[in-house]
Amino acid sequence: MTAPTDHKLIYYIKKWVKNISEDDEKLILSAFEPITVKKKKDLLEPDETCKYIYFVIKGCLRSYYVDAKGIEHIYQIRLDNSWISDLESFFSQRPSKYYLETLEDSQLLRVSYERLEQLYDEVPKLERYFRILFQKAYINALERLNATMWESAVDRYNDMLKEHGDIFQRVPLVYIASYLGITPESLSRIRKKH
Amino acid sequence: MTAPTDHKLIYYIKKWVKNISEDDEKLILSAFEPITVKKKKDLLEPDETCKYIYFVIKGCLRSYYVDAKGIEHIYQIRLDNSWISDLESFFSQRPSKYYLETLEDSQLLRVSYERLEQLYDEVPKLERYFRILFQKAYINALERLNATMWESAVDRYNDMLKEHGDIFQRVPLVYIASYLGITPESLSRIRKKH
DNA sequence: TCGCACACTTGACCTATGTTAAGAAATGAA
DNA sequence: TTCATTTCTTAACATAGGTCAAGTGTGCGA
Repeated sequence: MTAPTDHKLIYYIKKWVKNISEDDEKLILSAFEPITVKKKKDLLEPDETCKYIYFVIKGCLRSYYVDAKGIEHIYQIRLDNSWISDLESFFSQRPSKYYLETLEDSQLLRVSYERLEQLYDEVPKLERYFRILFQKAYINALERLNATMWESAVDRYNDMLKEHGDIFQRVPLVYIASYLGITPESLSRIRKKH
Repeated sequence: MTAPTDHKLIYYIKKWVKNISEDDEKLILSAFEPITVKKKKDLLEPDETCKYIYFVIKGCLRSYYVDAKGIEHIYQIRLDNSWISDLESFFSQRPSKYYLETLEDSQLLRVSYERLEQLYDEVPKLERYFRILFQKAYINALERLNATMWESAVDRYNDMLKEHGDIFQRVPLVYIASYLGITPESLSRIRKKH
C-alpha cells in the first residue's frame, strides 16, 4: 500500500473535503479492506443483505435486477474511481433486489455498514464527504431521469458517448442498451445511422 | 412559534438523527427563516442562482424547466413536510435551469447556502441528517428512473396513486402527467380505463 | 485450431404513447 | 349569475422503439 496521502481513495475524498488530518486519513484507510475480484463474479445477489459499500480502484462493475419475465435491467455501470453498492439494502440493512457483478477483474476497497457508521462518528469529515457524494449522485440521477423521460434514445446515446465514452471501450453493448433504457436491437439501429 | 421540540422541522430531523441537544435545536431553528408565499409565485427562475433550500411546512410546490419547444417538464412536486430546492444550482452556487413555483399558498422555512455551510460546522448532527436525506432522495430517484425506463405509463400511474394519492387531490392532472413523463392526453386515456 | 458461446446486426411487423385539433366541464373573477 | 379561462377529455392519425426471428461475426477454452 502507498503512503496514505498518495492513496487514490484519499485523493478523491480530498477533492471535495478540505483539511483532512493525517490521523483521519489513517483511520479511513484502516477501515477499508482491499479486495480483488475476478471478472463475472457476484458481490451481491437478490435476497442477500448488502453488507458493503465499494470503492472501485480499478475495474468495472454493474448493478442490475431481473424482472418477472427474466429480463435484466441495468441501473448502474461503474469504472475506476467511483463508488458502487445497493444503497437501498445497505442503509436499511434489509434484503436486496439487485445483483452486483464485476465485468472485469477488479481491485476494490470495501467498508461494512457497521464500520462506516462508527467511522462517521470518528471522522465527521468523512460524513461530509458522503453527504456531498450523495448530493451529487442525487442530482445525476435526476438528470438521467429527465433525459429518459424527455429525450430520444438517439440523444441519450450521444450524450453517453460524449460523457462516458470510455464505457463503450470496456462494456458490451447489450449492457449499455439496458443502461440507456432501450433494447440491444434499438441501440444497434441507432449506431448504424452513426 | 411553538417550543423548539414541538417544531415540525425538528420533529422530522429527529426521525432520522437521534440525540439532538436543545442547543442544537435552537441553533437550527434560528438559522431557518419562516416565509409565507402566495399561490403561483416563483421562488426561482432560470438564470438565477438558487440561494435557498426550502422546507415545506404547509403548501405545495413544483420545480420544472421549459425546453426549446416551450414545453414545461416537471421533475418535482412537493407537499407538506418535505424539502425542495434546485440542488444543482444551490450547491454549485451557479445559475439554475429551473423554475421553482408554489401551486398553493405556502408556509416555508428557508436557509441560505452560506448559513447552511456554517451550520454544518456548528451542528454536525444536521450534516448527518442531510447525508441521510440525500441518500434517500438518491435511492428514490433511482427507483423513479427504473419505473420510467421499464414500467408502462399505466403502472406508473397506479404506483403514484397508491404512494402519493394526496397529490391527486391538490395538483392539476397536467402537472401530474408531466411528472409521470407522459402527455395529459395519455393520462386522461389511462384514467378512463380506471 | 476447432467449435461453440457470446456479441452484435438486420428485417418485418406491432404497440404504446405522442401529436394535433376540437370541444366539454369546471373554476373563479366581475 | 355570467363569461372567460383553465382543466380535462376524446378521436384520428403518426411514430419511436419494442418484439420476434433469423442471421453473421468473433474470441476463448478444450
